[in-house]
Amino acid sequence: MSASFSYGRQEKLKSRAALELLFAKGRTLSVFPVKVFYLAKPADRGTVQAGVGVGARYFKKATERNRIKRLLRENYRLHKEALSALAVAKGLEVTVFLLYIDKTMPEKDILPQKMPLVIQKLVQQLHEMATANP
RNA sequence: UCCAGCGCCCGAACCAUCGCUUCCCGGAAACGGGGGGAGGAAAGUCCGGACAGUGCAGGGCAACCCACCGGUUAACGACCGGCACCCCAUUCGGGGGAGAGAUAGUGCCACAGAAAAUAACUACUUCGUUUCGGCGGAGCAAAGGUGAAAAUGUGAGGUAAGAGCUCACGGCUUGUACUGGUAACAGGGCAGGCGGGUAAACCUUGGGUACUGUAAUGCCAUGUAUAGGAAUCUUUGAAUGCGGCCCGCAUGAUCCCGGUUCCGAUCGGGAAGGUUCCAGGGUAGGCAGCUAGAUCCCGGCAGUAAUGACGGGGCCAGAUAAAUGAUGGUAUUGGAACAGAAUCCGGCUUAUGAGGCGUUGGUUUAU
RNA sequence: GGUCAUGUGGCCGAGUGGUGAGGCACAGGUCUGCAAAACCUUAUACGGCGGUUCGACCCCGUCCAUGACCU
Repeated sequence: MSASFSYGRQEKLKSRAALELLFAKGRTLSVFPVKVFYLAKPADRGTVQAGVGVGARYFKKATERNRIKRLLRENYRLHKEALSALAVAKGLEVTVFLLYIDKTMPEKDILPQKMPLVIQKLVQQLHEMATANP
């Protein structure tokens, strides 16, 4: 069970080309203060790769951007179970990017409250896509 | 005591659980065990280096940087000590600055003022003339409400009136020898001079400087096309190199056909070699560079100090969408400052909570 | 990561070290039955700090902000 909370190198979105494809072709959903870019395609083995980001426009200091990215990663790590379960079940290769879109530093409780909603909404939309286009 | 300002020191402890990254060990792998894991500023990029690539006969020019003296350093515009100057206290002392040259030259100095640098408006003296108001010539640089700044100050002599014109005592300054000091410089002596400021204005003097930056650069893998179009130059001189420019030197395609002509020069066309532009194609993976070093800690020694050498001990991030976080508890009440390495070092500058040390101030001791 | 440039009223923009132009906008007035246009009149600025200078938008240093370029 402990493995399900890990967030290792294979689960991170690293390829520059994959990122460009995601931003160009991917779909989006938004649960304030997080905007999600996601893309899914059928594959032999179900995998999920995720990345996080913050715009440097509103957060000029590197420490603030690091802080937000760490919080996003931490909360994604604790709540990603449903998403990876779906990917394995449906045989999908899913790429996800979580972008923080608020202009101020997050309150302490906002991300732990919102992240389950993000995952839930994402799983729901992926499920609809997978059933619509089998 | 407290509050406020300034300077320096310090820089978020410990335990458990869930996670991240790197190295080592075991393992076929999954994974398991163990060790390491941001800063004093990692920041700004204001200076200086290391390292790498390009590249390096010679001469001249330009551009840029530095500027009291001595020392420290790999180097510096940094640091330490001193000297002179300025400011505050005017007793001790404290503080400040990019501190060569203004008799090498040029420029500028608004307004005001006669005048802003060898000039003469008023005034003063004198001569001539006169319609008795003045006018003209000469002399002089003492006096003149200004201004940021006005031609060395005071006194005496001197003179037609005056003036460093002369003298005495001062002030500033140049040269020279002496004494002290490594030196800058200081002291008094001798001889001479006394025409502002500005060089963070141009400049002069002395000294110095290649440029580009680790996304440099090297290797491996993959892919591909010495492809195409336009303009233009050259083929006995297009272009390239000599660090930005010039001289000079070196290298340098070094052909073909036709018209004209005795030949060459010259004209037209082709071919070749460059330059610029257009349009298009490919790669965006890996390894090295990449962290053991002008290194860190401790100790006494040398030195006023910056710093140095010596002895002992330690290994202390190396990522590549980029690693340090979350939750609970303990301490001490809370979620505490500024803030995140990206090749690495030495400085400078700026930001910074609580606590500690020092210092300054506080109308009515302000808590 | 590296290399540069620029900061002047609300906006756009000139400005050889000596009282900072001009245009648009805003406000007030004239005109009009009321407006528009036109005309007249104001008010509003040198990014911050320090230095050089008698004197700084200008020269120098430093900090801040904005923008561009290289890869």
